[in-house]
Amino acid sequence: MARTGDRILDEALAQFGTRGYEATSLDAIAAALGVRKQTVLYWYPSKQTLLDAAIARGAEELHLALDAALGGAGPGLDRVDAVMRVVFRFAVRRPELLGLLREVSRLGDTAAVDLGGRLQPLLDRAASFLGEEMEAGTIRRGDARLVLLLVYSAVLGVSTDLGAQRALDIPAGVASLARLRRELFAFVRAGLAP
Amino acid sequence: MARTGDRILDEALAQFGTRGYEATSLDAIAAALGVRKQTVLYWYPSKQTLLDAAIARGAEELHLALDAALGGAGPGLDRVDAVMRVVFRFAVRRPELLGLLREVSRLGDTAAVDLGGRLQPLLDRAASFLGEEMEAGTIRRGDARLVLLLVYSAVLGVSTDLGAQRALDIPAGVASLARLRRELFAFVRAGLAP
DNA sequence: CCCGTTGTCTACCAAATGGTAGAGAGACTG
DNA sequence: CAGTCTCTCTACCATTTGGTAGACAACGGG
Repeated sequence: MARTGDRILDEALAQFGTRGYEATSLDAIAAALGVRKQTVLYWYPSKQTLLDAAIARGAEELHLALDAALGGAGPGLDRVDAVMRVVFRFAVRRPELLGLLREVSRLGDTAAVDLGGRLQPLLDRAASFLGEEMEAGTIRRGDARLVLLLVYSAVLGVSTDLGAQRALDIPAGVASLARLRRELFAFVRAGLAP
Repeated sequence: MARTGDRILDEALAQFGTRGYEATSLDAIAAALGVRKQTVLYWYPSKQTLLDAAIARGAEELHLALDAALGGAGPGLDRVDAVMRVVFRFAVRRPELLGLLREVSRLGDTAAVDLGGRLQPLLDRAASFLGEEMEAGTIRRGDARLVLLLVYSAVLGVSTDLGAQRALDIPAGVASLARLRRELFAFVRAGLAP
């Protein structure tokens, strides 16, 4: 696939992730690249196909990063930290990707199933990791899957819900972001502690 | 305003909150009520007007419930529990309302400003409450606004992100919901504890 | 030099969308 | 009873959207 196809995919990922799927038109994607809509339809024969491809790409990127974080770091809460660090970096550098994640879960149709399928093994691993740590006493006991859902929600929410941050008068600078990160880590650590 | 106007508002709130603003057409809202699109446009002269009204209604409903919870309950973490209980009840009984909240923050335009303005005093109260409790030593010290953002994200995320729950194989029954609630309460309590 | 492939474009199209104009039914009021 | 006001409807309309058909240029291989 030549470079145009990739550029289209990037742009689609960005716009689907920020403005939403329905709110993004093929014309808008094409225009952003200085290209005609029919060129987009040449590479991706329908809008749905383009969405699927964007999801696949986003899932792969997330999977790679999270996989490395899950495998590389040490035991116990350190590994939780490592995962959160990764997600937080995504939130800062590629917010549209996390936005797409949320968008997909909102669309709820086949797209979500697809994404779920791709991230499933990762989630299983994370859940069983939590379970083991609970056994070992490193983490407060509870339902591992539910705890995972909680941590996921907290991290994703903080990362994507800019509207709430505006409403709370939280400034949008690097320093503020660093404080938010520290606060998030402390909160999750405390929430998981035995 | 006669009954039709209210029915339209309810339906709009529901559809905007679940399917999203752009994905919802005036025709769809009208059809769901067995009415013509022009009747919708009679009560609300434009789609944007309808969105504004839906947001105002949702904000009022949330405000009433949260205001009561903030005022009524006891001190310390009990009050946090009370607020979470309210939000959780919304998540179960009126999920579309929380969905609208999230949708608005995604739209990000004037709508968000409007909603932010309406809920601002409530957020201020919540933040200053957290601050006082930190002073009193009931809650772990930290930036009250950031902590509020965290709790908000965790609760809203759990309440709305059904896609993630599906991906995690979390069943969708009353019993499972109750367990999720318990887990959420324990998580937040532990996350806030000194 | 010709021919198939690849990639982008112009020219359309049917359907859906938000919105306007105005008719008509019913009810309330002078 | 006449007139006005309220509400819902039919009839349109301009624009946008996702998608199809096919022309046209570049190019590589026989």
